[in-house]
Amino acid sequence: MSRGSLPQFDPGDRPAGERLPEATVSRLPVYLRVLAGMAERGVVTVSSDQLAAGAGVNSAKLRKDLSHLGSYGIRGVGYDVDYLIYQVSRALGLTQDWPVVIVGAGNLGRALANYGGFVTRGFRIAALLDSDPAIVGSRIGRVAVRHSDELEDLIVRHKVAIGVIATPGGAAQAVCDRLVAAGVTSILNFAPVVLNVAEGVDVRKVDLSIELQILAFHAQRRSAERNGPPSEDELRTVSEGAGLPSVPGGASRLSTAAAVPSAAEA
Amino acid sequence: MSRGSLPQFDPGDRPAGERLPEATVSRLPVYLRVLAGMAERGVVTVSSDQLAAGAGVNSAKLRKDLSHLGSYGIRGVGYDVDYLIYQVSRALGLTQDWPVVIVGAGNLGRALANYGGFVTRGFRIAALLDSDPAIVGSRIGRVAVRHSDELEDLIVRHKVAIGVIATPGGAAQAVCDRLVAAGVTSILNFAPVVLNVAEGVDVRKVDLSIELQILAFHAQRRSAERNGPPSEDELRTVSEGAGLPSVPGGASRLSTAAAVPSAAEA
DNA sequence: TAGATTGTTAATCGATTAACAATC
DNA sequence: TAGATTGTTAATCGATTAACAATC
Repeated sequence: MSRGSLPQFDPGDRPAGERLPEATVSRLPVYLRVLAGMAERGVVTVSSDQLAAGAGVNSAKLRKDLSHLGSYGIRGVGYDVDYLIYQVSRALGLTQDWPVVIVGAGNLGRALANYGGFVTRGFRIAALLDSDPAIVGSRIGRVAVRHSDELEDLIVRHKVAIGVIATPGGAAQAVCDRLVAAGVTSILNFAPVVLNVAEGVDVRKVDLSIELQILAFHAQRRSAERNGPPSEDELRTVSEGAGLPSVPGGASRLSTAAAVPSAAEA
Repeated sequence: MSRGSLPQFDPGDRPAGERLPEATVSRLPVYLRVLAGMAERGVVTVSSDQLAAGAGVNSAKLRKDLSHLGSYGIRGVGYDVDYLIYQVSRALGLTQDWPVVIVGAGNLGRALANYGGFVTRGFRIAALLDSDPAIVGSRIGRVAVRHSDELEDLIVRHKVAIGVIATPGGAAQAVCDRLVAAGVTSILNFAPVVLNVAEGVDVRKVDLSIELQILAFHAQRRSAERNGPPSEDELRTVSEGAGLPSVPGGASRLSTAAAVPSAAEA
């Protein structure tokens, strides 16, 4: 790297060929969001401490994350907000436009199509699809609902690489298969099922029910800590009162289903 | 643990006081979902290999995860589906009912209120709130929209421990503060902002935009790998053609904003 | 220069996974 | 018993973080 006069642009700043750790990739969008807010408020320079506080992470972690992109800070000063926005965007691949298809124009699909954050970051809804003839042709915001028969054609014509599945669980795998067959390699799945895909296809899952269950676990742990661990007596009372299932093979095996919370999908 | 005849219920099976690893907690709901599907199809027993395949994880990881709950499998046989459903539910705190408030009855809030997965797993919508008088009083599925003025009262009366924020970004922090002040300690945030909360409050974030950006990163990396690393010439052409920002302090600093993808929130 | 802040080191922690003894 | 499968061990990998030299 040259000293003295700084180069206009030095690709060598970025560690060549080094891959970003997954944990870093998942935090970069958060940094980007905080940086965007700062840029809007006219902030020119930000220190790792400030940016880390805004993103809710440790400043050492933030510096480590950014160091994977290259050396874009200035010692004793901090980071230039605009420049860092650009570098983070570039690292994430957001300097290009990403056409996206959304499959499913139910409540969720409509919410997604109306979501402004979509367009603001290089994503563009190429199509919103549904199989219900009653809503095909209607408009959700700026987007017209197309029939899902057109899926393959639209993907090819618009060079869509990212698909969003917002269908009921039962339809998700079939939709996924069609997306992949048509050339989509990145899928965001809102349906409450585990999708099977071939090697090389990237699936991310957003699942309200799973998030709530994780929250419930922590809430339960906190309340257990507040009340202290249950005594032997409490455990016995609870296990009898609630009709806990026996271990497998025990006499009451078949009668336990009712005591188990229904875990059927909707 | 007793040998020979198995006890009806042995709390000692669960490693006492041992905390579940976070990574395990986040996978348990997935196992639960797969197990529920199997139970519905009448499957009685499942091996770690089968369950792992259904959940899309390594079977060693699955067994390790389950081992944190206790010894609920049978060597040479597998796991009893119903019994495992019960044990996983119990570990997650799903044997009790969790009343939830949803704040924001826009597109997303309505989608959430209509989401069937809510009720099927011990979660119950205690209230759906909005500040818009035009929709207060209307019904979304089975739930009536209440005015957000009632937030504190409803939380206390229904002993709500979990809050879901589905408001625009601008309102999210204020809503969060009110939820926490009223006693909510677990928050699921759909608004595209980083929430500031006191120690002891658990916030999880669901963010479409962030998920898409992570997908874009991988999509970009795959396409870069397909095309091979860019040559020196390509790098130079791209950097000039796209009008890359200079490093901070360079001559074109002020003119670079337009080249940077707009990252403003919607 | 003195003060501030980055980028990196190295220690530590937690998660993953193959392998296999235990045991049904 | 023989075959199957769990639960655990231990090696490995990746992520986190405090500390600090480099340097603006």
